[in-house]
This record gives sequence, structure tokens and C-alpha cells, in this order.
Amino acid sequence: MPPVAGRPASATLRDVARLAEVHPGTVSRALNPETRRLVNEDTARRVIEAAESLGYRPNPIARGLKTNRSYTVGVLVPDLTNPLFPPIVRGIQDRLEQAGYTPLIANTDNDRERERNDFEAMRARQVDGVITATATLDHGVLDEMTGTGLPIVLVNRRLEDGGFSSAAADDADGERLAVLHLAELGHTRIAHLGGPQELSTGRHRYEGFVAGMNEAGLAIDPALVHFGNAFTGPEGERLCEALLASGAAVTGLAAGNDLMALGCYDALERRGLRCPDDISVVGFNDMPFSDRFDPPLTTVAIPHYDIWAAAAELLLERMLQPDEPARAIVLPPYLVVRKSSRALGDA
Amino acid sequence: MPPVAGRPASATLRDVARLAEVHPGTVSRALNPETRRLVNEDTARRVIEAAESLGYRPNPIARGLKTNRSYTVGVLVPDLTNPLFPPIVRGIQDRLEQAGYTPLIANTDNDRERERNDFEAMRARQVDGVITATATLDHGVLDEMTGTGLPIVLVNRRLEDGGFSSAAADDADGERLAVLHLAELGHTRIAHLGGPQELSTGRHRYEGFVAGMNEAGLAIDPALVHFGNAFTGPEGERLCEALLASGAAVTGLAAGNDLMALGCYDALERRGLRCPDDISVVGFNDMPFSDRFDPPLTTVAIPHYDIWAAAAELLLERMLQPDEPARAIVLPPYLVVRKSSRALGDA
DNA sequence: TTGTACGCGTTATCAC
DNA sequence: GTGATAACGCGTACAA
Repeated sequence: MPPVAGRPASATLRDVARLAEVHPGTVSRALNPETRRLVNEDTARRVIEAAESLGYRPNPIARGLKTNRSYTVGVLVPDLTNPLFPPIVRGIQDRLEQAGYTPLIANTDNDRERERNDFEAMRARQVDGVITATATLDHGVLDEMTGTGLPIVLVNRRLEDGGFSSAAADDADGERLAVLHLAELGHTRIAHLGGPQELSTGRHRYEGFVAGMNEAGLAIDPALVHFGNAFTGPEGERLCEALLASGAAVTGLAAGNDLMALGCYDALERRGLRCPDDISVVGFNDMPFSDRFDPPLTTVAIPHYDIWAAAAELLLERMLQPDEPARAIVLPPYLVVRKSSRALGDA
Repeated sequence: MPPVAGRPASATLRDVARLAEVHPGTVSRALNPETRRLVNEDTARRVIEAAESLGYRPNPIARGLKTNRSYTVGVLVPDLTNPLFPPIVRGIQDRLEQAGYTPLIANTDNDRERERNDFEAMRARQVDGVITATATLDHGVLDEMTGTGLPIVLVNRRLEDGGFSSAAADDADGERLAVLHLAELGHTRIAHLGGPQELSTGRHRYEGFVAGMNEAGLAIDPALVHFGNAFTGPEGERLCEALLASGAAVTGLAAGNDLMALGCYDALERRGLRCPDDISVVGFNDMPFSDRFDPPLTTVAIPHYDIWAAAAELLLERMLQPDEPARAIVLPPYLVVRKSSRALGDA
């Protein structure tokens, strides 16, 4: 024996059987709601009482060995410290727990290698399904995932081809709302400092930007459109810095997300510009505390909790009926106007 | 068979054995680093090759059934959406994963019932240990936990009696720093709007407040000391509101934590008072984005990541050597001065 | 050095 | 309606 401690022994099916004076098989049937009807009511009651008096808890490990299911699902998140994700994890957890599943959460750190590792670790833990929101996910990893035959649900990103179920906000429509908001305020020189275009999120928001500009009858100046390598504050700062340095005339800024918008705040401040007096900024996500920033951020809100509840729902669906076709759920975003945007010339 | 899908069949020990033309037992030995020395080098190599070619992954479920260990640890967190916790979860995860453990994370929502449920669910999943930071944890639940014999580590709270290991910041010293900072700025009418006194966190911070006041040679006015029922924004707002309504003269405010400080901002604003012009506010925790608030919050920072890394370390310790005495690790906090505090009369 | 055999706790499939 | 038995995948005494 290695010098490691096991867990304290706890009551097993057999212990209950002994106490109730029935066969272990009967105990199994009596305790499982699915099969309880197969057993005499009195016997069942006796078994249940015995189980309770012993504080019996079925061992999911043993059960999993037999049923080939772990009642565990993996949740891949790029970065838990991004305030965007915790509410999300909550949504998933709430729904899954109530269906008897336990989520296994992993930070991929937007690192491909870690992503692959985490996925493998989850497979090894016999997860029954995976929900993933990792950003760097390329087709390589996804193909690998598909190959495993595991039910998988994508969150916040959609794949046109693959047979993945997905739950996401309508990013394009959200960005469109942001642009129209700026246009209504009289802005015409509107920039888009977006996220990576390899990500559906980044691409759709850019498409929404284009759509909004067209709808408002505004021309898109290529000099005002730039894409970052990540949806982070530093990237937003870098992009904004470059934009300002270029001397381009800008009065409105549609950032890829709230973190990038925050980065823009920093760049503006460094240049002695003020938001919204000199430049209006609109974010995306309505992340927690965005109402607390200085100035409070005008942003596009998306129903995070709902998205993840939907993702959990989709996963349950696919785990129960793997042969049904994949579904894509798209939820509507909405604009939250705060103090980082104001009418042009309204200083 | 119920209408549920199992996981796709994957290679088992036996498959590897067949391919390598040895007995399954030999495969087990060859693949386990601990026992590899018992097997012929050539055979081992053949086995390993076979395993790789089949993409074999040992089934932790089966392994756990045998070894009575799951290589899984539970992490109980009060509220993942409090930005305080995610970095923390990261710290734990990083350390545990590198030791081969997978964390099982649960939100207790500061709800006793949920807390108990989550703990039970973890026990059922055969976790090898538990790290808990839940606030409402009373002795009842803790006793129950002790009764199970599971290795348990407390985070951010210490229990004088129980034989629990714990990792926490020196809350008292932190609050002392906050008070001394205000005193140095010339404030003499300093209030403490603290958290629940049933929690060691709340109590220690109050003690630190008292210590700091004494050290600064200031009198403590009971009318300026109030405790909330929770470490939340609304509670901070309620307390501050009441304090202001009482007409007490105050110029400095030491809040129970950053969230409560934020609540104070709201109460001040509603009364037409300005921070720091009229009242200086100091928070606790230096939670993410506290530098982004309006005004940026002066607060006591604690080494979150370190605390949780330490917690992970302690848990590993206790899992490997359950008979060693429990240890309490206390880490030093430090002050982060921003714009929510200023010298008295310096408006 | 390797094979054998059993058991971990549970469920499924038979009999009875 | 219930009992007996095998099997899930792996680890490990014990025998060879």
C-alpha cells in the first residue's frame, strides 16, 4: 500500500441489503426511481429506511463503471477571471445540477495546448459531454472533439459547418445596435476596434458594424477599422493608441468588447482626451461592474445567464438523444446606454 | 437499456494486453510508473507502444473503484460572480492539476442548504478532499465535515478550535493598515461599516479597526461602528445610509470589503456627498476592477493567488499525510492607495 | 518476470 | 417480486 489515505469507509449497497434483509440487487432496484416499480412497496420502504439509517449514498463511481456514464460534464472556459464567465458558469451549473450532472470546470487560458490537455483530461474523467466557450478553438481541436463522438455544445460561437449545437447571442445585431446608437447621437466618424477575426464573435461583430454603418448611411473608413489579437484590455489600448497616433478624425468608438473599451479609456486618458466629451465609446457584453467604470460604460448587453442555461439544455438534449440534429440557439442582445456616449458636440 | 447514450467505447487495459500479447495484469504494471520496475524493460516498451497506438487512457473511474480515491477535490465557493473568487479558483486549479487532481467547483450561494447539498454531492463523488471558503459555514456543517474524516482546508477563515488547516490573509492587520492610513490623512471621525461578526473575517477586521484606532490614539465612537449581515454592496449601502441619516459626524469610512465600499459610494451619492471630497472611503480585498471605479478605490490588497495556492498545498499535504497536525498559513496584506481617500480638508 | 484470480460497488440479465 | 450471478475496468496479492 502506498502511504496515502483512502476515504473513510461508507455504507455500501450490501450493507443496506444486510440490514433490510434482502438481496443487494433488490436494494439497487428499490433505491433507483427508474426501477422502483419492479419491487414490492413494503420491501421498498424497508430498504429505503435501512438506507437512510445507514446514511447510504450510492457510489457514482461504481455506477459509472457499470453504466459507462459519469454524470459529469466538462465546461471549458477561456478565462474565469474575465467577469463575463462566472455568471455563465453559474447558469450551466444550476441547470446541470438539477439534472443530476456535475460540471467539471477548466480554464483554458486561451492557450491551445492547455485546451487540448484539459479536453483530454475531461475525456479521461469520462465526462458525458462538453460545453466549450474557448476562443482559440481551431478546427483542429474541434475535429478531434468530433472524432470522439462526445456530445459537444458551443457557447458564444457558432460553426457554420460542423454538426455542433450552439448557444450564442446575435453578435452582429448587437454591434449594429451599438453603431446605430452612435449614429443617432450624430456621430459620423465611427471607428471599430474589434477582436480577432478568426473567432466567430469577432467576425460577426464586425459584420454588424458594417451593417449598422450602411443602415445609417455612413461611409466606412478603412483607416478607422482595426482588429486585435485578443479581446483584452491591453489589445484595446494598443489599437486605440495606434488609431489616435494616426491622427485620424474620430468621434465614436465601437470596441470589440468591454475589456477592450476599458483599454480605450486608458489610451484616451494618456492622450489627454476625455470620454465622452471628446470621444464616445461603446463596449460589448455589459460585463459586471461596467456600470461602475469611469465613465459608466454604454454597452451591448447579452443575456449571459440565458445563453448558458440554453447551452446546458442543448447538452442535455444531445446526451439523451445523440441522433437528433444539432440546434443553434440565438438570443437577442440589447443596448444599455450609460455615460460613455453622448451626442456629438454636446460637451 | 434506458434511452441514453453511453460514451464511445475506448481502448481498455485488455485491448492493450491483446495487442502487446501479454496479460492485462502486466499491462497495468507496465503503465503504472510506481510498478514499472517490476516488469521487463522490453515488455514494458512493447506495452507502452501498444497503449499509445490504441490511444489508451486508463479509466479513472475503474481505478477509483479499486483504490478508493478519485483524484478529485471539491472546492466550495460562496459566489463565483464575486470577482474575488475567480483568481482564487485559478490558483487552486493550477496547483492541484499539476499534482494530478481535478477540482470540482461548486457555488454555495452563501446558502446553508445548498452548502450542505454541495458538500454531500462531493462526498458522493468520492472527492479526496475539500477546500472551502463558504462564509455561512457554521459549526454544524463543519462538524459534519469533520465527522467524515475527509481532509479539509479552510480558506479566508480560521477556526481556533477545530483541527482544520487554513490559509488566510491577516485580516486584522489589513484593517489596521486601513485605519492608520485614514488617521495619517488627518481623519479622526472614522467609521467602520463591517461584515457579519459570526465570520472570522468580519470579526478580525473589526479587531484590526480597534487596534488601528488605538494605535493612532483615536477614540472609537460606538455610533460610528456598524455591522452588516453580509459582505455585499446592498448591505454596505444600507449601513452607510443609516449612518448618514443618524447625522453623525464622519469623514473617514473603513468598509468591510470592496463591495460594501461600493455600496457606500451609492449611499453617499444619494445624499449628495462626494467621495473623497466629503468622505474618504477605504475598502478591503483590492478586487479586480476596483482601480476602475469612480473614484478608484483605496483598499487593502491581499495576496489572493498565493492564498489559494497555499490552500491547495495544504490540502495536498493533508491528503498525503492525514496524521500530521493541521497548519494555519497567514499571509500579509498591504495597502493600495487610490483616489477614494484624501487628506482631511484637502478638497 | 509474468500470469492468475479476486474484489472494488453497482447494475443488468437471468432464473425462480 | 426477488434472488443469484456476471460483468464493468482496473489494481494487486499470490502463485508460478
